[in-house]
Amino acid sequence: MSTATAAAPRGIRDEVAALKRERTIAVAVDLFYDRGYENTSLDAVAEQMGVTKPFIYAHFSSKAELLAEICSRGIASALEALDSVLGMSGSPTERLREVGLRFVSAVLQNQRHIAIFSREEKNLTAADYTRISEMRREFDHKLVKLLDEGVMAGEFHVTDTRMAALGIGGMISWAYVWYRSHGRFTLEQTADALTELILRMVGADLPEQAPAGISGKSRKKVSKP
Amino acid sequence: MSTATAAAPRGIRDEVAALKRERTIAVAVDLFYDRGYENTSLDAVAEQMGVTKPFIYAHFSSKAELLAEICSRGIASALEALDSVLGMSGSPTERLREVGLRFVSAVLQNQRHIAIFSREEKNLTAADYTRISEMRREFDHKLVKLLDEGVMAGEFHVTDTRMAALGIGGMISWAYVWYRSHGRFTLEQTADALTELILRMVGADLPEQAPAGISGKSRKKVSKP
DNA sequence: CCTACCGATCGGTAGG
DNA sequence: CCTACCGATCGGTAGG
Repeated sequence: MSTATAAAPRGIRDEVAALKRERTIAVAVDLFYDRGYENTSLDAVAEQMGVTKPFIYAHFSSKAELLAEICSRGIASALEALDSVLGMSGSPTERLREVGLRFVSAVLQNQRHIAIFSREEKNLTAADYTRISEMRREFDHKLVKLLDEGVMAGEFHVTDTRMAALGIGGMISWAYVWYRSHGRFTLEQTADALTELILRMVGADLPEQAPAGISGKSRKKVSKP
Repeated sequence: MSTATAAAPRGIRDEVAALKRERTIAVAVDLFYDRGYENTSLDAVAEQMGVTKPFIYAHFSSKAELLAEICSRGIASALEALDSVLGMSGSPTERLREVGLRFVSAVLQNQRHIAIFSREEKNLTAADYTRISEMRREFDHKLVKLLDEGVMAGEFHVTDTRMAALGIGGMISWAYVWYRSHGRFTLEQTADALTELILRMVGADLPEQAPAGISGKSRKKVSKP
């Protein structure tokens, strides 16, 4: 379920330890998401796993470390989605479309992690908060750079690319608030629809939606390296 | 500072009580925003005001009621911004522009209230949560309706107005995360820029930004009732 | 990694 | 509306 970002464990001992960590995180994600971080005791997390609190402390130094791991994964998934596209070839429009699709997917697949980070940032240690916020800033900077490329290439028309990046990031991030996996939109429909809104926001050519009189460029598929 | 939504007090006694409530709320907003709801004791709120805890309990039945009042005001301000425009005359484009400007202003002026609601919803009582969520739903419904009007009038071009409303709502709501009153954008610049993004998202004609070949409609000022 | 516990915090209230 | 307090919760750990 969760995206493991830790280095691959070497022996059986490490594998077991990693498994226990993963399982603890998975249970904590559910409980923190449903009840909130402060309303969830580590006793409750342990009980849900059929163990006791010292089991958790064998793998995490504190409750705040568990929270930091969850928050990190949420942001990391979005950053990885962005990074995975930036190395591709393709026009800025094509790459921004791909970023939209993957970014939305990352947010929706890690909905609970993202929600927990948004809600619980005040419960992170100062060091963890700084580190994770840095990832958020990195995301914004890279997105601004892509938008700048599009403007340079004459494909995007935006007054301020920093503002547009904040707008895009916000629109997509906010999806954690309202998206329901069994709701009226599937993940794919949501990704497609929000991506269309992103492209339109930056004034990219949208052949399928353009009013008569604008000639859209031909739409090449992004080549993946 | 805060927008009073309570009925006007009649006598001096009620006025004093209202003042104490307002002052308590103002202090709580600051502390809840900076440290988080659960990390802020009512002793701390009282201390900040130079009183003791029973002072607060004389005006609020519980800590959760104080939280509910703060959250309500955040959402109410956004809803009022929307409602204030819906009664106006003017084209859907003109009204959506006005909604954008006022909605952004409401979010930024109530940044801390909105942040607190976003973060602390798990600490609201079930009844308060339901009531406040209802306001959020009402906001979405009314925005969808405005977008539908625009589509009907041929001014907006969106595939799904519900999705577009969620996108707009998210983009603007998220501004509470990144906006800084002494940052690189003033409130007015932010409102103008985000409103431009909204209009572009729905495919409204934007004379000042339109590529050659599209003829923008003449831009009439919205008349206020 | 379990049992058992400590120490601190804090929402809420009795009594005046 | 203050002083003083209670009762419950819970993060973290000692000891085995």
